[in-house]
Amino acid sequence: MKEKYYITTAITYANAKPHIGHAYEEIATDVLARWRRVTGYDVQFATGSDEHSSNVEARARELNQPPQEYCDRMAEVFQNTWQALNVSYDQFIRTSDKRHHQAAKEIVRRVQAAGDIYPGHYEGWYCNSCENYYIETELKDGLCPTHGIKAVWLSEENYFFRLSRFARPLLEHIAKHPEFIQPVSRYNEVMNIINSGLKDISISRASTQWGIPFPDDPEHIIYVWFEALINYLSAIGFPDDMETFNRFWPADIHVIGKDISRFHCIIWPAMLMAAGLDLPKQVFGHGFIHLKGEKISKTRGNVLDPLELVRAYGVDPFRYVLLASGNFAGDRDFSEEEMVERYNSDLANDMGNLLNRTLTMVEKYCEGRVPKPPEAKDLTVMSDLSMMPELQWRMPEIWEELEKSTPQDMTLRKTAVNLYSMFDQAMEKMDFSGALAIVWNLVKQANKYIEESSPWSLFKQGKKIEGHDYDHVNLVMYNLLEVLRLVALYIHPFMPGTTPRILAQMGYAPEQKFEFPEDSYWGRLPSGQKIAKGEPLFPRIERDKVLKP
RNA sequence: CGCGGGGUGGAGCAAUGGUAGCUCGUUGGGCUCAUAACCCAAAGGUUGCUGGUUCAAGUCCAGCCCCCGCAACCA
Repeated sequence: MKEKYYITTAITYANAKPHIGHAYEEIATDVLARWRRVTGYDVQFATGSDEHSSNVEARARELNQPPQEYCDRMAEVFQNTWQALNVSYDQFIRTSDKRHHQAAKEIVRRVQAAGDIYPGHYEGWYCNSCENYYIETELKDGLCPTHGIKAVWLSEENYFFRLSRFARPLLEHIAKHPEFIQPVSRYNEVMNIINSGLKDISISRASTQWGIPFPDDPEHIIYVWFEALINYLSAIGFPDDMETFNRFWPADIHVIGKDISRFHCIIWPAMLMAAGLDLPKQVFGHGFIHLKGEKISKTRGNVLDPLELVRAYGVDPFRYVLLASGNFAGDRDFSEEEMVERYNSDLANDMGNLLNRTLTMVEKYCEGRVPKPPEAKDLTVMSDLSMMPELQWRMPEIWEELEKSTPQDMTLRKTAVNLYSMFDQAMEKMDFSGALAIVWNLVKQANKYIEESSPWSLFKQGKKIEGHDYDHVNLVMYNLLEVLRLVALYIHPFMPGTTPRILAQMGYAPEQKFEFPEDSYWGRLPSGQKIAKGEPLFPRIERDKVLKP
């Protein structure tokens, strides 16, 4: 049986349509999910929408719609957006789903039964516009700092979650599992918060109706955060389908934005402990996207619609550029200029052009078929050495011989053969730009290799490999095609639509399936296959056309 | 005020205390298989400031300056 892998994004808040920041998280998580799938895991990838809370209710009221109807529409917008971005989620969980209601109530009951919920009351300065409490020092002359209206002293009867009790168990758990909170900067942050003391938190609201009723007290609804986190359980069947649930829980990773790490690294694990469930193995709080140094902000109005970028540049280029620079742990800057630059330099010039020029040469020098590599017999032997791919290049004597006469060919092969472990390591560290850089290093090397071996003159001279009756140009072309095949495979998690396009031009059937690591071994490209050169993968974008009026 | 993240060649980013690298851009040259693409070379940095520790500091310590985020809609 395959090993399971359960991965989630944060569910999207239904008060506005998704912007590029949401897309960033969805795409990054999708890349991880896809990589796990091709490397043989049984993956569940869950995402969804967070639909309760007074903000959502207020937004619906503004639009003169019942909250449920409004949320139905938003959930559709989210799903359409993720599909347009080619996000391969398995579950889309809505917090207004019946199954989620059941899960949330069940968790509250369990935590209650454990004695970690008690009735109490909450009071403080309350702004009717933000529907939020403030502490005295936050107010400016008794006025709400955001709305400038008078705050009122309000007192509410609420249920409280005994969060304070969990400081010690949390610290113990983190000590035992230091990888629980990633990256380190988030870890430090969370440790600071825990060490400075945890207070019990109010987990019910009586002021609104839009939410999940508190078990046995329908006057109250469950506070959104407390309830929303439970989506990670309801998405995989809790509490109805415990078989599926038990297969996939605990989550292997929650991918979230750095701003909500305290909820995921403190409240959430405490809730799970209280309810007697295992904790997720890891929470990764990624950095934010800034647009030309500025924070994305609805009030600033600089939100970039991911769908517009997809329309202008294509899904795969968008996905690529989003993850090809910066680092996922820290913040990263993005601009449409960067989009165009990286599209042109990496996709059009480096990779697209490599495919194009290679296929042209195969047509001219090899009659449009994948040439036979020298001593195909030995190549088969090499595939059997697949258990140690990093040793492949050393084994057969033929290659040692070749190395003497054609050192460039061997250098290229070595790079290609070492790809898998390096790529996998980068993915393990959530280093997307690093993983792509590793692949692009091979692409660049292949372009250089063409220059150094100049197949056009090998062909004109009919040059043979030293000591063999074998046209050197065929070796060069085979190596290039093999590099392209590997590149196509490795970029699949990032650019799932591009892989089949490359393979098709190389003569594969459209439905060609592959898996790692087997298909990443050198020499899997069958010779004799007729190539089918097509249109350039990524035609260059002319700068002038881009800069909008 | 508090907490957190940063300040590295024109731009965006890297560097277990040990010759400061990468991508893009710029300049010059080369090639002709290719999407005016590709390859080579060069220019461009006293790593925010000031002290300190060390044989050795972008990296550690102290102080200061500046930018950004959280706290307060937004991954």
